[in-house]
Amino acid sequence: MRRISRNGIPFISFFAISRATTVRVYSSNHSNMSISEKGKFGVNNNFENVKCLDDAVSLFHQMVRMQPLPSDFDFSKLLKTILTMKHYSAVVSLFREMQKLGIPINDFILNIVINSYCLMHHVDCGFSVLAIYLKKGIPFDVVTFTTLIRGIFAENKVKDAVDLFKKLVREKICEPNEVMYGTVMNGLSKKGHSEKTLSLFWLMEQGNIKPNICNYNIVIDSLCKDRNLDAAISLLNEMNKKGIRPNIITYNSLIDGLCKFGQWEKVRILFSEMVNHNIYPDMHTFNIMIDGLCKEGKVEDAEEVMRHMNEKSVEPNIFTYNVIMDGYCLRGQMDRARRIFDFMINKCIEPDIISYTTLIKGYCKKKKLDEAMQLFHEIFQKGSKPNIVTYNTILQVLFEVGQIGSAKKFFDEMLSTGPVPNLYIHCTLLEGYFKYGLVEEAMSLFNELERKRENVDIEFYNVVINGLCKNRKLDKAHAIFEKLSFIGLLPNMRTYNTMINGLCLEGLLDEAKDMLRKMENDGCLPNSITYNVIAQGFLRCNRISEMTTFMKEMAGRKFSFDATTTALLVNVIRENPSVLDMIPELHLKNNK
DNA sequence: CTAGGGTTAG
Repeated sequence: MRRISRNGIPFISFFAISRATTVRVYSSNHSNMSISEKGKFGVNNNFENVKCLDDAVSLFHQMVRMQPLPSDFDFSKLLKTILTMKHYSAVVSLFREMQKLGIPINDFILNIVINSYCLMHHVDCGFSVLAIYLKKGIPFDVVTFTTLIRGIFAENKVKDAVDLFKKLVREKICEPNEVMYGTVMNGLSKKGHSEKTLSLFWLMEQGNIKPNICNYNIVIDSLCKDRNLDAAISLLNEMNKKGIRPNIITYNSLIDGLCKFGQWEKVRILFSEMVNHNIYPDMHTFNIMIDGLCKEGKVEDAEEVMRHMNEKSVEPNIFTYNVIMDGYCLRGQMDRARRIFDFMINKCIEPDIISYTTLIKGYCKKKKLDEAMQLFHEIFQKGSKPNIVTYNTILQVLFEVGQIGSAKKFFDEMLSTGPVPNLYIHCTLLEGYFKYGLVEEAMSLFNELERKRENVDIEFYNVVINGLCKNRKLDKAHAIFEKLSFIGLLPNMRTYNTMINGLCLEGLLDEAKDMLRKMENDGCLPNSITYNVIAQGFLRCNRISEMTTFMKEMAGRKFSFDATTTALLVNVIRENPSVLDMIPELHLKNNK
């Protein structure tokens, strides 16, 4: 440590010293190392040696034994390394050890600990760390709260996350910055609340904190996922005008949106535009385009793009092959899919669990359960293991073909030997039970999951609400709907549409219309499905004159009857032709 | 060159 003061450098990281010490041990003639030599053994070089958790833990134990103790700076850097390696519980236990040993801690370390808890989906434990800030007199900051908000979103508690954000702003507990806005926007967007994402973006624009490239990328991606491509492109133009240069992520999001909605001409334009801006397509870009082509059934074109990648010296990766395989599976060309499968093996790319799951999904789609199960067993033979998606794929098809017994057996098998069940698996089970009228089994599973405080989200509740409505248990469905805000969940479009459909099925049209107003008030703009569901309700109840009034509102919103509503209307007219006279608009259309 | 955010597969 004397060395530090001699160099006149007030602070040298522990790691620089520890490496220098090591060198001295191995060759005594290096005892008078120069500053430049020491520089070679700086922090980064030392961190290259920490390859796994064991390395990190033994370094930690070396550190705690040192005299004098390395700084809190060094400890935070080590904990961050362990966090990056995704050993979250190790971060927590090493932190506890530090506390026990009375090692000084700082705000950085506490934020890393909170993030570890959040990434383990234990945001409640993250909140309990706040007590340590108070005890040590360390002030909370925007990073602390941003991390917690992200943790709340990770547990799907959208309402809780938004409420905390609002509270922080309203009570001026902390001034949100770009990252905090970005975190809330992204959380909202990923849980399907693109309207709210956009309004937060506008709110940000009006305030003091101006959106940066990340904020633009989040809202552009959100708009693209919500098929609002024109708005996304106009934001691209707007950011260009404001001097915020779009990057490869911006273009990838836009290209993904355009591909998914088949706007290939615009993809071409954007592609040349990005190259003009000296932003070049990367592997993501090509995979996004290949995926888009495959989903549209243009697998041959996708393969052409893959060959083009090679020319641009972007090597196709396993993702590329998996996506093309999925393309053939979607077209039901299982033999071609198997070609691709063998082709990638020839290219020395070992199929992964996603490759297998993709093929299994392809066979399930064609109801070829024998082939699917054969591949399922092959996974074990190859020394690999099916993941939760693989199990979910097979479970879905067993319910689909009505093999309820096999489905239950398969699920039990998974419980004993497979991965830990997740939300998707539980949704599949509940959907399956409800589909076959097994309401009691569904509800006992639902109650068990609620009791165990299992991680749930709004889509999970949508399945339950929908199942109850379809099984004519509207009261129970409504009670659960009312409960959502207490669980910290925000109803989304599907939730409202499901409830409205449930009300219509019971002939409660006025209540359905009330719910329509409620969703508007809650900032969830009704879509075409909402209006069609209500229109179908009126038709089923033969309340034609009310329907015509409703149709006017619907037309004002630029929504029209979809195929289901039209078919229902045709049936009603067939049974009672006088209905036709009550709908003048329709008459005009038919005459044309 | 210590902590928090953005793009592809159910």
